[in-house]
Amino acid sequence: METESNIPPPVTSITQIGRHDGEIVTIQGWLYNKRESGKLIFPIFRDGTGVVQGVAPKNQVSPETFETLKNLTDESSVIVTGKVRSDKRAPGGYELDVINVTVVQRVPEDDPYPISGKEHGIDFLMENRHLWVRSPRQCAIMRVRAEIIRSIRNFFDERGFTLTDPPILTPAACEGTSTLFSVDYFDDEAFLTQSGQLYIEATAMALGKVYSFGPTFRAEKSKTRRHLTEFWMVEPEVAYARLDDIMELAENMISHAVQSAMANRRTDLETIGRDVTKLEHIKPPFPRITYDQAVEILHDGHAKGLVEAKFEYCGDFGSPDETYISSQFDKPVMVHRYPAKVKAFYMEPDPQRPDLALCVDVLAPEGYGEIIGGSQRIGDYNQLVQRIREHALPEAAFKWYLDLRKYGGVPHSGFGMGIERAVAWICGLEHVRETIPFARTLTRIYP
RNA sequence: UGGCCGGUAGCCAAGCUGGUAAGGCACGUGACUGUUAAUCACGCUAGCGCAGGUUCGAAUCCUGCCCGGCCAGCCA
Repeated sequence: METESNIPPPVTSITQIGRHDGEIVTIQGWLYNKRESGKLIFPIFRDGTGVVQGVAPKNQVSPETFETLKNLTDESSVIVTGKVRSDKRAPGGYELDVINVTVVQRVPEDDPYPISGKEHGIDFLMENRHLWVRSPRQCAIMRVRAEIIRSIRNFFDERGFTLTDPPILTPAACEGTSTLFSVDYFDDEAFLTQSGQLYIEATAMALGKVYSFGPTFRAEKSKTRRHLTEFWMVEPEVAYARLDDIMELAENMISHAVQSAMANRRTDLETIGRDVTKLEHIKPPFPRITYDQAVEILHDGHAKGLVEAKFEYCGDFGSPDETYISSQFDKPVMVHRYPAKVKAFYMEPDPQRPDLALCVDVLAPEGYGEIIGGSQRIGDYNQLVQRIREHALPEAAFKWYLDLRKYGGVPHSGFGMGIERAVAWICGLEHVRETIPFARTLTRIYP
């Protein structure tokens, strides 16, 4: 069957197909799946924006088209022309009466597409991640991630922040705590960054309000559902801001991201199976508790038998501790003023209680753990020198960082949010490895 | 790095008090003009992570190693 004119039918995307009801359109995509019933074939096409079922009755399509469809294998790439028809039997509301199919590349039947609709273990799926990303759930997650990133960048751009990109290759450890990946840098040793924070403190002194958005690397040998060796962080840094200012910034940023995901990617969240009622109320203000209050919560939990180990004051929280604390709230909870000795060297001490740091961790609900760590930074040159010595850090490597306190130092604060943990929480995923197209973990660097 | 669990066809998986490898999915062929995880029939595919040991005989027992998962520590 030929189309009526020489003008080729317009290419449309499957999400837009409803705008072409009754019209002949072209879809560029892949065969997602196929069902046959004798002289009737139902090819299901996907194009990256959605899925639509085609209908091809033998007596209504050309013999060539019918044969092509009958022999078509899953995930073969195809260009399909057909007439859009609304149909209440279709999940998306529309079907495509197939007129013509052009096979771009046919998947051979003796080596079929390995990922079927069900029953795959995680190892197999990760080994085939380059193909797994095509599945509807993975596509939905990638779209939600993109929306979260877009909304966060938008959030800062609209508030007068300037994006400043810190280096990824660095000469020394930023914080001196995590294990870093080392690389050969023209016969010198260099490291992959674990945080852009120290560098954006410098750009904050230039531009006032800045943020960075980029990859970071940790060579820690942790293999849990919350860890990747390569992950993305968004880090704002604000000159003249105090701890309270960035706590407010953090809750506004998180709310903005959650609300944007719900407003713009709701169907994707539903595809993923997220219970969005748990996200609807994620709006400021978030509960704020001190470290001391968090410890009380843990001691209560221990007394009730809900927390196994009795928490030792002055320690940092373990993963089960964070889960219990966050379980007491239905929004992210901001825990501030930890003992200085369990925190990073650059954190400003609380003037009221110098043993505490002016810092904040944001713990996500539903056991997703820490998604944000932030603090007010030490402003005084001599105090920072002292801290660097106490932490046995190489002083010379921090000369430039100390300069920031020598040449017009000001109070300033910032935080970092791990994108994958935030996406895992917002999507309600079991593991962060699904939040990024190609997760790098302790045990996997292929594909 | 430690504790626990696991590696059987392309995938999922039973078998693991030793006796000679279920079943399902996928794929192929045939039937079916409304299928939605379609259905029905037939067919194809493994010698059980690797190495060694015990035994008449090992997927099953023993030793060592490799790989993966979960949890913990550490962190975002």
